[in-house]
Amino acid sequence: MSIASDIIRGHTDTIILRHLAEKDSYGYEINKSIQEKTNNQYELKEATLYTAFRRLEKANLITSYWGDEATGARRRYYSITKMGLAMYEQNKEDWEKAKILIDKLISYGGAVND
Amino acid sequence: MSIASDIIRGHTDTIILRHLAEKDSYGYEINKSIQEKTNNQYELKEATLYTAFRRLEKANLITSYWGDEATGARRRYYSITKMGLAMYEQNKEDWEKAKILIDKLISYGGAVND
DNA sequence: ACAAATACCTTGCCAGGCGAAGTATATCTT
DNA sequence: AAGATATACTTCGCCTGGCAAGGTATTTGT
Repeated sequence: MSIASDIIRGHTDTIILRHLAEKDSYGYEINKSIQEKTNNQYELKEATLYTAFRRLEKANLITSYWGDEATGARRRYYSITKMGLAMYEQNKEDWEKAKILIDKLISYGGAVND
Repeated sequence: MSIASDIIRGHTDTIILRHLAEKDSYGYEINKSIQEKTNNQYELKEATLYTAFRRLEKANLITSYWGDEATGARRRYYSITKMGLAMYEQNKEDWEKAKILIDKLISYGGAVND
C-alpha cells in the first residue's frame, strides 16, 4: 500500500510484462507475487490489473488463453509476445534514465553535469 | 524531451517545489532551469507547468505575487510556503522508497528481501 | 449453511499531462 | 519599418491510466 499511484503510474505495464517474461501467469498470481516481492508494501488494484491486461493484449504485447484447470476457479493465462519483451527491455532502459533525471530534478543542490 | 510523461507524472509538483525551495521564481525561469539541469533532456510543457501552479497555490503549498519589472513581459513570482516545504520533504522521501520498490518490481530476478 | 479465499470482469469517475490557441512586450534582423 | 523570435503568461478541452464499486462463479474450511 501507501505508495502514491501517480508515482507508480506508467510502471504497471512494465511490472506485468516483467512477470510474464519469467513465465506465463494469470492475474491473481501476478498480484500475489507483487505483494510478496514488496513485503506487502504494494499491490495492484484489481481494476488496474485487468484493464492493463486489456491494454497490453490490444497492443499485441501479450496474448491470453484459458487454463484447463480440472478444479478451482477458471484462470486466464497470459503470455508475453516478442513485441512485449522488446517493450519490457525498452521500458527498463527508460526507467534507468528517468530515475537519473528525476533524481537530478528533485534533489536539493543536484549536480548539473553527468 | 523523450522521457515518458507517465513516468514523470506525479513529480511535476515536487520538481517545482524544489526550485521554489531555493528561491522565489517564475514559470519561464523554472522551466529554463529544468532544461539546463537535464541538458535539454526534459522540460515541462507550458500547460503542465501553469496548471501545476494553480494546483499548488490552491493547496496552499505556494503563494504568488506580480513582479515589478520596469521593462519586459510581466512575471508572476511564486513563493513556497511552510506547508510546501514540508510537502517537498515528504515527496522526496516517498520517491526514495518508490524507487526501491519499482526497481524490485521491474528488474529481472530482483531481490525479495531488504 | 456460511464465510472466506480464489479468480475473473466491467462501468464510470477523477486527476494530471498537454496540444492548441490566444495575449502582450521587447529585441533582433533585414 | 516590418517581421521574426524570445520572453512570459493563460485557458479550454481532450486523452489516458488508476481505481472505487459492484458483479459472477468455484472451492474449501468451519
